[in-house]
Amino acid sequence: MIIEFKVYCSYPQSFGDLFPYLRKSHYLISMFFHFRNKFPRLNVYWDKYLEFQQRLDVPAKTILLDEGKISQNYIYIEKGCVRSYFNKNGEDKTVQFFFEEEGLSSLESFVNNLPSQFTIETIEPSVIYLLPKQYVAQLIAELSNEADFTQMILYMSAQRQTHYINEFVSFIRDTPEERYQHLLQERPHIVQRVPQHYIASYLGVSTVHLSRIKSKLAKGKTRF
Amino acid sequence: MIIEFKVYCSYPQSFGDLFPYLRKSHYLISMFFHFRNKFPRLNVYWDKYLEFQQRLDVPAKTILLDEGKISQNYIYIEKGCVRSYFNKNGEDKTVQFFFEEEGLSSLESFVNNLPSQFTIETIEPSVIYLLPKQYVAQLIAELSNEADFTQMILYMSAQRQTHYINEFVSFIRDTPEERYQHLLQERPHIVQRVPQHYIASYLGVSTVHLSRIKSKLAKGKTRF
DNA sequence: TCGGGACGATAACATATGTTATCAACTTCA
DNA sequence: TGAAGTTGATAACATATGTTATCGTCCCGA
Repeated sequence: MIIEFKVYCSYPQSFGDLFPYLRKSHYLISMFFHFRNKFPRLNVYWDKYLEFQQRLDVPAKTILLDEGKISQNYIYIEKGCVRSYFNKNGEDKTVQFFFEEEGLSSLESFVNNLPSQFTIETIEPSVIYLLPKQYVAQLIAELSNEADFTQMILYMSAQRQTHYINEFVSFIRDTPEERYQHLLQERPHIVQRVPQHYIASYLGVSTVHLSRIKSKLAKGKTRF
Repeated sequence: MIIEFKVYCSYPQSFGDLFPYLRKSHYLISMFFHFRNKFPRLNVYWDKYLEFQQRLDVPAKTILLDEGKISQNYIYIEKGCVRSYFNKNGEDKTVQFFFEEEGLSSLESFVNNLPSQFTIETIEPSVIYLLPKQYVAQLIAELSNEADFTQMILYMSAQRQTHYINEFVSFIRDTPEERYQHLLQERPHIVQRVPQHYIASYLGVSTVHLSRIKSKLAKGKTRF
């Protein structure tokens, strides 16, 4: 088993060639960082690789990765927030938001050297760390010696899969108004920190309609 | 690493208690079956456990698992097709379709002994195999001795995660008409075999509107 | 500090989609 | 074979949502 992962130690140009079974499991790498605070043991590795990371102190609306380009770095957010989006018919469609202590990359692009489907851009002025690909490979090789390695992977991938299933089911089940209310209840920090027009496209509605939804909910509340 | 998985050999009543890191990775079990044809090596195990399986020859609209009840069996489809759905305000909302040589369970329910969020029901007359929980646990324990075990898990979970991300993004990006056309192009067998009103709720529209979409597309085609 | 851009509310109108009802074709089953 | 259920098309109307335009506020950089 461990031998399988030792292969990753050779610091490849293209990760894809080294993941014979994993060409599509791009999200794997993301998860170590994304959940690192849930597995404090990982912090040792994080600290060790700190010297290889580039620290960026960037303003809002800084593009960290352009749609169509190939991801070269893993991105970790120390301060601020970030969104991923794509362009459809000249219009931004926001897919996801990321905040402090979360990590991300355009994962298929990162692992397989493919053009990214998404643009990654800061929303607020942010402090970002970039870890180049080859060090990520090295980190994974080291992590594979951790006894809990496989269980961590499973736990993390399960978390993410549950998340995406719920997002998907919500579109079948709920009206835009209901989706907005769920967002308010379950992830209020998004509504508080993210400009409304990004939230609109994330909910799948126009900015005008989200404004209407808010207005309607406000009227409901002021009844007594 | 392998020691971690040996734990699973004790044939528990509740899987949840035995997956300390995996309470939410219910989908794990599903994947062995779902992708078994992509990993022919698994067929040995499948055959070995055949004697513990219950064969059902059932008509259409047979409920295999009721929303709100706890899943006791892994479900494998030899012939026919099946959908999973939930009820919202008295109305069925179809989430997913399954066909020959695919396996499923209401996964959170199955692993953690929780009430299922979804009902599972045959669409066509079908031949179904049910494998009770305790044998699934046993099977997983055996599989953990396979060298490719971890890589299989990763490959499979990546497949499923990619699928759900694409479903989710499609709702942000595409109109119902575009989603129907994608279905026609990418999974035409669904459109061919599944009654239209199930497809409508899967696409997130009313039956009437799906009918309109089809009619509009038909008119477009007959132009010359 | 001034001016432009980003953000958000709102109105008016257009289009998309839902709801209800009706009808026809086709199954299924007693 | 006949009756009842299932499936799907269509019409008429209601509601939801998109589009375009206008306005006001706020923020930030020259």
